[in-house]
Amino acid sequence: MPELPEVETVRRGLEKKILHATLRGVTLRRPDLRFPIPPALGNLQNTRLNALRRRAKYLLMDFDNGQTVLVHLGMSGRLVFADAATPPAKHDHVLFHFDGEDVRFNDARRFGVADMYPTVQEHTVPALAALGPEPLTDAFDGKYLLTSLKGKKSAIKTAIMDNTVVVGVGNIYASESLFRAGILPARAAGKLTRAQTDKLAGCIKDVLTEAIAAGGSSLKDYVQTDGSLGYFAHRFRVYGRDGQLCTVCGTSIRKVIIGQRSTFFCPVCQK
DNA sequence: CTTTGCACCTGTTGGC
DNA sequence: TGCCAACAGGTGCAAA
Repeated sequence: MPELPEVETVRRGLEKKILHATLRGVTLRRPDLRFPIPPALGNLQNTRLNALRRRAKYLLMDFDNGQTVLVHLGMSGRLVFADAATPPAKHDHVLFHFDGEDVRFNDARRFGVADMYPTVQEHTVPALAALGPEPLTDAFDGKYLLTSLKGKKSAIKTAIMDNTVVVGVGNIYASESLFRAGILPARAAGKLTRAQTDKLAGCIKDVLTEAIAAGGSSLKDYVQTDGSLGYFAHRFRVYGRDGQLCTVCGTSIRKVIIGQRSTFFCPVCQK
C-alpha cells in the first residue's frame, strides 16, 4: 500500500481541496472491496466534511451528520480528484460527489476498504481498536519499543511491521529504517539493546518524516490525489536495490525473504 | 499466548 | 514478439 507517508500525503491533498466542502452524494459501483461496503454509505448526502483524519494507514472522513467514512487503500488503492463529468475509470469503485468535483476511490486489486460508522470513536471500530502507537508521536520511542519487543522471537523487521507494536511502517520503510539504524532485518526482535531501540525508533521517525516531506514514494500504483507522483523513491538506500552498491560502504545490497516479504539490507553496514 | 503462512485480486514485469 | 511465472506498497485469519 501506500504506507503511512503516502496515506498522510493523500490526507493533506484531500484536506487542501475538500475540507468543509459539501458531499452531495456517493455512488457505489460495486458492493464490496475487501469487505462488503455498507449500503448506507451510498445514501450519504448533503453533509459537510468536518475533518480529515489519519490513524495508521486508515483515512477517516468526519461528516457533520455524525457519520465517519473510513477508507483504507490496501495495496493498490488511490483517491483521485476528477471532474464530475468525466466517466469513471476502470476500477473506480466508490465515487464521492462533492460540490463541483468528485473524489474517486480507485483500487485495481481491491484489497482496500470503504466503511462507515456512526460517530468517530476509535475504540468502537474493531479495525482501529488494537492498533499500536503512531510512530510520529512521543508515545513511540526507544523505551516503549524495547518493552514491546521484549521476549519476541520474530525478526525485528516483522516486528516493526506488526500494527500492534507500531503502526504505519510497511515493507519499504521497514527495510529503509533498519538500514539507517544499522540493524540486520533478521535479528531477533527481543534481543535488541536499549541503544538499538533508541536508534531504531529515531530512524523510523526520520525516514517517515522525510518521506512525508517528499510527498511519499512513487512505485507502481501510488499517486497523490492530484495525480502527481511522490519523490521519496529516489532516496531509497536499500529497497529494490539488490545487486546495486551500498551508498555508504559500496557493498552489494542483498535481498532475502522475511515473513513472505522481500527484504533488502547491506550485509556490512547492518549488524 | 505467539508465530507462521495463506488468502484475497489484478496488473506489470522479466525471463525464456 | 509472445507467453507465463513471479511479484507488487497490506492485513485478517487459520493453523501450528
